[in-house]
Amino acid sequence: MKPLEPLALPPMNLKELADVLGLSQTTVSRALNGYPEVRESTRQRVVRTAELHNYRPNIRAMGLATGKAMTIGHIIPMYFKNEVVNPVFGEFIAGASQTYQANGYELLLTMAEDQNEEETYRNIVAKGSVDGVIVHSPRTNDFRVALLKEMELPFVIHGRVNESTLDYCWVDVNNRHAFQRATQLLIDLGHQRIALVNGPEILNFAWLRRQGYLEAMSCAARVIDDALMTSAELSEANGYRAAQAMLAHADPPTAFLVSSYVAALGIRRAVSQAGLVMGEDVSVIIHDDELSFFHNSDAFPQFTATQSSVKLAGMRAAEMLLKLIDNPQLSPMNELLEANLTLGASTGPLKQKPASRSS
Amino acid sequence: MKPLEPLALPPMNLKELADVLGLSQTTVSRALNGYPEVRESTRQRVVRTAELHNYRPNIRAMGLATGKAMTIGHIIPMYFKNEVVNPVFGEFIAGASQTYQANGYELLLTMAEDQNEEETYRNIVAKGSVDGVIVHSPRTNDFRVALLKEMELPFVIHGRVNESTLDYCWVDVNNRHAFQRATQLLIDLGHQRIALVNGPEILNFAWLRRQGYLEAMSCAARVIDDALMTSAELSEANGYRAAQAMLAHADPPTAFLVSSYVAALGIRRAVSQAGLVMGEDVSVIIHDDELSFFHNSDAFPQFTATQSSVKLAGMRAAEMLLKLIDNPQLSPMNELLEANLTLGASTGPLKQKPASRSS
DNA sequence: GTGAAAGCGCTAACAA
DNA sequence: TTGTTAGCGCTTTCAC
Repeated sequence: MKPLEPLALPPMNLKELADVLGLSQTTVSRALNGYPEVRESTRQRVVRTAELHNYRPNIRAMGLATGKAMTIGHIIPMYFKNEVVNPVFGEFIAGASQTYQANGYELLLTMAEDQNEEETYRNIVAKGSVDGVIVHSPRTNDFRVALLKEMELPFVIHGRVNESTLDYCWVDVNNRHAFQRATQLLIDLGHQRIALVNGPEILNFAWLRRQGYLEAMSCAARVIDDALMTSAELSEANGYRAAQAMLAHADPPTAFLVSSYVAALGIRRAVSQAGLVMGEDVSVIIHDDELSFFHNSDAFPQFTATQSSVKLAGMRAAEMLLKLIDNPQLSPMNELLEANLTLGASTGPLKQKPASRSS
Repeated sequence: MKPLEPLALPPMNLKELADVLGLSQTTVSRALNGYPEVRESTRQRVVRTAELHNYRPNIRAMGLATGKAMTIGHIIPMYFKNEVVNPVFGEFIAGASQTYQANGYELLLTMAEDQNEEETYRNIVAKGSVDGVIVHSPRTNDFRVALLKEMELPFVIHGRVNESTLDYCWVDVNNRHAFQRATQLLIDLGHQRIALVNGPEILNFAWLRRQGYLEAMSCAARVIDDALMTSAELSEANGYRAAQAMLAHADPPTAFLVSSYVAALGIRRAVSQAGLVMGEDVSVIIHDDELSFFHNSDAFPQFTATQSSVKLAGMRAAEMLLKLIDNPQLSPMNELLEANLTLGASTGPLKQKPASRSS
């Protein structure tokens, strides 16, 4: 019945460990925490014994004694009761978690409904269970910036509340540049008419992606045609509808810039329905943040797996926050990460115009 | 600059609150925790003042004093370093979180890499930072069951390690019954040849889904044809390939039972490429656990939004765990939840055979 | 019905 | 270099 021998002894606390060693708690604590005033031989002995007994300090007690919680809060907004959790969070948190573990921090997860979002934040600081928080899903001019500053709780935002303010910490993916680069790539491939299938541009990230697209297009003196830009929720159906309408245009696009994988699937449907071949008649570039959620994305064979930019953003945001906690009067830090782009079904220069259009 | 008036006073601790009230910490604590030996008028006064000052007990100190952490751990396995976080976790955790909040518990999230999974569990109990854990992604005969029992840490598994053992707590979606029901529905609609596009059947959930399918098929004396069953990673491409092969069969299926939304998109592509019409020539039923991840699923208009079974599972698992923590010698509890099914592109009885097959 | 005091597991002055 | 002591914010005997 007991498959595992108790080679792992029952958990032990500092006092017991000190007793075993015949030392005081203080010395043991100092040895374990790398204080300089401990004799090296003592330290060795302490560390070895601690390992032997699998001693792990109780983080809560440590927190009580030091005034630090050694815990970071991630507060995820749930705007609609039945709304689904955005998979981006998982990815971001996986990255952040790595950083915390490496630094002895724990991760406290809280879901906040919008009716009582402010209260959630106030609670979390009143309870004193975290040293800082990561703010997810920023809105334009988000009230949480002022709230957190007032409460003097260190925080880092994943994203930005607008493009100009820099008086708080954030980590973001450079959506503008990503789409500027992607558009440029399509231009270099010889495309004249490039379509943009974007997410809702009320959201900061989508708006910035559009700016990048426009920048490259106007820089290369390409015609900017409203009929070739859509902004809507990123679903398969919306991708399909958008592409279908665009391909029916008198002067249809030869390339699509897409903000999500599912939308790209819809585009592909419209393309083949129009009798065109992806990779020959039409190019598609997909922003990778979403693509990486699909384990197996061989629907677009040219996909090359890279570490998700979102996960990286999580790591960087965590590092930034820990730095800020160590040194609260630091001036605001910001970081703009380059995104990974996926070239879906397009490897070389293409014919300028669709080959044919049957049915 | 300061948009919020300090109607919320700075956080206060028990001692300060007691001083303000002119009472001892003991009495205040008792009043707040609903102990009977406090005069009702005193309690009223205490509660009101606490509210006024937005007093929140420090959970860590409370934990130290009571020996309980008031925290539940969720440990998410990361089998491959660069693997993407399964969106199911987010959904499940959102449900669990609701339960925790309602009961004064906090949620500690830990990512565990497979090389040091056992150590992660041992650490978490040695640190004493949780009162119990939820185990995610169970494998067949998962070693964690024995490990957690040995460490005497209360736990609930999301899923099962096999179908017979009942000597531990779990909450699962009834995958077998879901697919049995779905198959039956298709049979009732008059279908003779029903295809199954399943996930990898080494995973417990997929294996059970297949059992449900087989049950209904053999019960209705339908032919069980290996050519009409696939088991592979649930991607768009795999769905496409599977459906394409099946539709090229001499006696093709008129209905598909699909384990995921993206795979269903692939099936749809194959169907229309074969010149068939979904909802007329072919029916599709999708298991909803995955479907719910897509905010906008109008690719299949008959989709009706329901609360995700996964989220519900999270709530139930959390409730179960809290109960177990309160009463550790309770005999193992189990719960099998009914899944929501989505009827995609099929509303009524269909023609028995595909109408035509062009190109 | 209320309070004083000890203690949860740890750290950090201050002494030695 | 090591130990003594007090205290982090709370609960909980045990007295009153």
